[in-house]
Amino acid sequence: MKLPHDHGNCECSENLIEKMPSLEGFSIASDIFKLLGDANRVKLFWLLCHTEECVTDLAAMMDMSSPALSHHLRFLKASGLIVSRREGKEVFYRSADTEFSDMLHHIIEDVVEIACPDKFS
Amino acid sequence: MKLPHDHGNCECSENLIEKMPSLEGFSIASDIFKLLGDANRVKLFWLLCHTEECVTDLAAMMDMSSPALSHHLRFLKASGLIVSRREGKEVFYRSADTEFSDMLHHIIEDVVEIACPDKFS
DNA sequence: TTAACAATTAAACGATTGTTTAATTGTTAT
DNA sequence: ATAACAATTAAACAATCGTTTAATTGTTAA
Repeated sequence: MKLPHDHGNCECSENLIEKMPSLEGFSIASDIFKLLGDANRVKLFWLLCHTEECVTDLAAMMDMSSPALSHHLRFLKASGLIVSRREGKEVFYRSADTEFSDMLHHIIEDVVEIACPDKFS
Repeated sequence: MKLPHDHGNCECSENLIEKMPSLEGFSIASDIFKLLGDANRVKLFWLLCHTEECVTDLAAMMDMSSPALSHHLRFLKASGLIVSRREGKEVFYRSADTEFSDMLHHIIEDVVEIACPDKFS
């Protein structure tokens, strides 16, 4: 690819484009970040990394309505980050036991720690 | 906090709420993820982690209009993830040399690798 | 001081996202 | 079967976000 301006580093920038992941790759990455781009959803996922709970209790812990909560649970489940099981009238949710889910859990705790160390004890 | 339902794990869930980071903490975390919640912005940040370029060349590399690009550069700069310097008529951007910027760079490459290993050579 | 180029800003528009309200499905106990 | 509770779904609404177009600011060279 020929760039409009040449500042002597064209070799670096132009070669970079060859090595660059496809937009689809970045799109998949951004979809994952989008999942965590909502404070309530991060909080919810963090909770489900630490305990398994039914929707009613989660709604109380999150201080949210159950429809709103269901909505977020839906996304997290569709992405494979969380799993659910029914027990009688209740449905229990918890984080999926996958390498990927674990990685995001740690990223969240890293980010929260870096962003506001005093907020995390 | 008293939960509506008791499944025997109340000690776990109720103690969790005490240890839980504040919503503000999660909000700061989600703001960071929101930054990367757009494919063009992830791609742009990734590029700026690997090279320093002027807006015109970045627009060519990103296949975007310069106003659209400026818009995204603004957010990334406001968050401290990238820095800029003017040289004559041109403004050059690159990733900030901080621990935090470096961490996100690696997270992106990890995520892209996990999400689509074949997309990254 | 103009003219030309680089970059940013502002306003308008369309698309997406999250919450609410109401209706519906699924399960258990009477 | 019916009543009560748990959870999900659907439709409507408000808010946010990204792109476009047009205007503006900043810099250099003629």
